[in-house]
Amino acid sequence: MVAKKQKGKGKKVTRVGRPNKLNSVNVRETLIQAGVELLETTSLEEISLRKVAAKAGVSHVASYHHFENKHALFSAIAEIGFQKYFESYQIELQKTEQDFKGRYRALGWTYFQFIMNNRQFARIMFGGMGVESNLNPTLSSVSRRTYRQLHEIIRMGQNLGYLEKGQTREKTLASWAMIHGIAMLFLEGRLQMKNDTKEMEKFIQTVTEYAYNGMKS
Amino acid sequence: MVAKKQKGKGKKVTRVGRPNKLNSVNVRETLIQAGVELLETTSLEEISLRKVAAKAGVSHVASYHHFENKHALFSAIAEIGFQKYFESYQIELQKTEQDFKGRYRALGWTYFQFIMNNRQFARIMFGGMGVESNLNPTLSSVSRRTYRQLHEIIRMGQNLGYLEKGQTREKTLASWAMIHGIAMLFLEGRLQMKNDTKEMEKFIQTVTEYAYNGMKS
DNA sequence: ACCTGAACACCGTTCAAGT
DNA sequence: ACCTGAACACCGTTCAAGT
Repeated sequence: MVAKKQKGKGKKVTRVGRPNKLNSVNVRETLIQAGVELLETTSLEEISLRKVAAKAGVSHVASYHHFENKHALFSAIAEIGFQKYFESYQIELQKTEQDFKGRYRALGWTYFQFIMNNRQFARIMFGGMGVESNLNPTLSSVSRRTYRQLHEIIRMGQNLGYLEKGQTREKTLASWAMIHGIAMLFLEGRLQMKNDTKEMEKFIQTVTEYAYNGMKS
Repeated sequence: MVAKKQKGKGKKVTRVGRPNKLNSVNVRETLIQAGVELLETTSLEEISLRKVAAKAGVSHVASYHHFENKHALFSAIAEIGFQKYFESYQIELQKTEQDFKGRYRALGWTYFQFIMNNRQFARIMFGGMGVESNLNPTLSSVSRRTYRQLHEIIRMGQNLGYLEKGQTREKTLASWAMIHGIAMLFLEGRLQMKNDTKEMEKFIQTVTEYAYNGMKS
């Protein structure tokens, strides 16, 4: 159903990546890329190591030469998602005022928007598979990076007198959790909302305001 | 590996429920109960319809006479989790002052504590399987009940002058999301914390305070 | 070193047969 | 009406064999 068939006919169907001379680095990245593309059309539940391999044009066993198991392969796919997210934050930052409130709001809005616009990615990134992500060193470093980004902004706000001093960790977590929680509730389908970007932005802005008000000095 | 074997020997091994005369209602509930028990010892990833059926002492096909598919069975298991949660909230309410702040804090703390103390349940309840829960009428009614409980408290706070009037929905979601988000981040292993109940309670209290402060009048 | 087909032990779901 | 074994089309993982 996916691809496969047709061994050496020149018509490679939906194979991903360069057509020939796949060295091993190539295969690893072709697998990841195939996973990323498959994720766009297939729900996380339906995706499988075998389908990714088929899309990549290699035997499914080949995956085990580059990844320890299915989780490792899927984590690598999720990692691409985190890269995309960090990039989108950088882009959003360009468009925003560089003061504390601008950056604080930009981070929350980017976080939320990315999850809404990349639901499949979000599902693979945020433990949809029961992955305890602290078991994966890369993912946990990515979590720390997210944490540190926000932590830095909070600290900036404290230094500039916008936020009350002290309890920086608590304030960081509270801010992160609020946005994360809203995104997760939407993602799980527990909340409905008009799919209107303007309205969503306003909503996130309101909520961000609550958090900011609750922590200001 | 699980149970099964031994047809009519009187030694029913690990079968769940009453030993004989299973009518169909019985089988349905035996399956759910078996799922609940299995959840205590098996990760959500490893659990399967077949294992639940084996634990219940019926053929795995029997499940299809009572549930449309695997999701329906698992949703029924998740529902038990929600019942347990609502009960624990009632119990917590007894121990708490009935004023606004007491109820507001009790709800958040119960929500968080339940998830921490019932991680397997939480995983099956909160979309661990990629279940878009709005597709399941019972689950979505449970979501609405959670929402309404909090909504009522917020409204009470507004009427008593603790919270600013207006934007009740936004305030409800912000409060819910913050606690939910923290619990999810812990559940996914993205945050570490000493497994110290007192410390956790203090942390939740601090965060609840931020939310409260941000929305107060 | 890397890839492969075959095999293994599992899945969820369907079907035809039993009572 | 309800339960069953057999069968089907899938899984993830391992193994022995190929280059």
